[in-house]
Amino acid sequence: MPSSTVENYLKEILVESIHSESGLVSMGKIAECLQVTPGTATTMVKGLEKKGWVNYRPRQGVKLTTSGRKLGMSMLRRHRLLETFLVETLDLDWGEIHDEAEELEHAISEKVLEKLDEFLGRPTHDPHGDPIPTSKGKMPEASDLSLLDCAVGQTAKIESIQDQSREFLKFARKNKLLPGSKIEVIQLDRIADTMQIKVGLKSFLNIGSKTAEKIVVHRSGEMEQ
Amino acid sequence: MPSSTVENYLKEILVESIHSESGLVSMGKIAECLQVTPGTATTMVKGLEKKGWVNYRPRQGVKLTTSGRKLGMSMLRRHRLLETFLVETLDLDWGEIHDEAEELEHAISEKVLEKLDEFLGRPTHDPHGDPIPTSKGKMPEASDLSLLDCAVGQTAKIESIQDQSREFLKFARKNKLLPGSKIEVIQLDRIADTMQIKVGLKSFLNIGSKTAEKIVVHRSGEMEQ
DNA sequence: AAATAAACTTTGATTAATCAAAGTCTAATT
DNA sequence: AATTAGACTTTGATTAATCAAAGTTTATTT
Repeated sequence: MPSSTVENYLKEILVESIHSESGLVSMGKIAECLQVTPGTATTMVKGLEKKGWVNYRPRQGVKLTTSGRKLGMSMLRRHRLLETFLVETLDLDWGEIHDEAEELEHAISEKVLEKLDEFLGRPTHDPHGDPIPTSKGKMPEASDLSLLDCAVGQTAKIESIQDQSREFLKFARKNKLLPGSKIEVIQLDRIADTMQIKVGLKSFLNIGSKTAEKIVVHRSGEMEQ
Repeated sequence: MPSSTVENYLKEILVESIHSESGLVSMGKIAECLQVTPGTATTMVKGLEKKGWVNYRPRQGVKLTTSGRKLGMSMLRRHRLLETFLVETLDLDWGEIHDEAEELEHAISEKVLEKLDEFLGRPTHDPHGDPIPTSKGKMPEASDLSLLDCAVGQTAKIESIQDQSREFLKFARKNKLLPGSKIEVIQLDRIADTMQIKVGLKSFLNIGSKTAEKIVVHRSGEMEQ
């Protein structure tokens, strides 16, 4: 039975490996995600390799094995289902659920998780819009398009918000930048690095490219309607 | 911040101290409850003393300090609220919730616990009938009367079942020995060590004294009606 | 009172996770 | 090619929780 430390390492390695196309994750990234010193990450990763959860090439990085990916997926599922529960059922604030779920995900059993999933109506996305892996470990396909990729005049629907910090989520909610919201790109100035968007039907907002990049969308231009 | 091991020790010491009128709990009891060797219990308890959670007299036993009792109460509250949630909301089986709650109680924050309490409608008793301490650490008064203390002809209402084992809970449910059930003592034979009781309106059952002792009741004789 | 049993404590070792600090590699300058 | 900066690894130590086994107390028999 893996410790909750192992579960955390595998979950973070999984998330990072999704963000890197090679699937290789550097020691530095791991140390940063888990808030430990580089030496600790190295020691720990060697232990993960010994247990068959990762392949490790010194100074190259780490790759999950099939069983490691499975465990990581299971943790991601727990995390996202719990976040959904905390928001939908207990009405906690968007910004404060991440740390709570981080603790609970190691304590909840498969059995309770299944009951919770059923109770919640088998949701496919968490409150941030991120896909919830199925109990089989499959991940619903996610868009790789951010607002930054949209041209003037295009309309899009927000799929997810890729910044879990309290601060950003507060900003997002205040401006109705929520999963499902309809967005239209009104104006775009690459030099000034700003973009004007319409959120919903009548509200307008200016954002920079750093922020635009954090907003993942589905395009829904004239073609699709 | 106390570790979950510390939380467990304090919770178990609290529960045992309630069962012993002196409030003193023996090392042996602690080792048994926590499933560790006696040596481990001794070492751990000395650590608890150093942190000010218990008073320890070698070879006499252990007593909670005010802060230790407070922490123990908080754990008992978490445990019993979680058990209530698992049965009421997620519809888990009476018999399987104890171990689940045992894990979750260390992971749930005060904030989430309060939301959960609210969601559940601030219950005062858990599914076994045991009182749930308030957020202030007060315990609703519990009866100290078991079925064994009832005379022939008396009627009583079940308050709680004092055996959390799967086996016993299965037996209890099968025979409708649930918190709230009305019981009448029909016959009592101290020599044969049996007691015949009526459960509800038409069902009869024979039990021994060991079982009778596990069924905590409120008396509700003719006087009170 | 002496012997014994039971309960408890001590000692020494182990495991998991961590850090600080020293050492090593790799890649990018100069 | 030599230097250097940055990323990574190694080493040695620490903390929490545990066990097995040896030692000590206390209480109970004989």
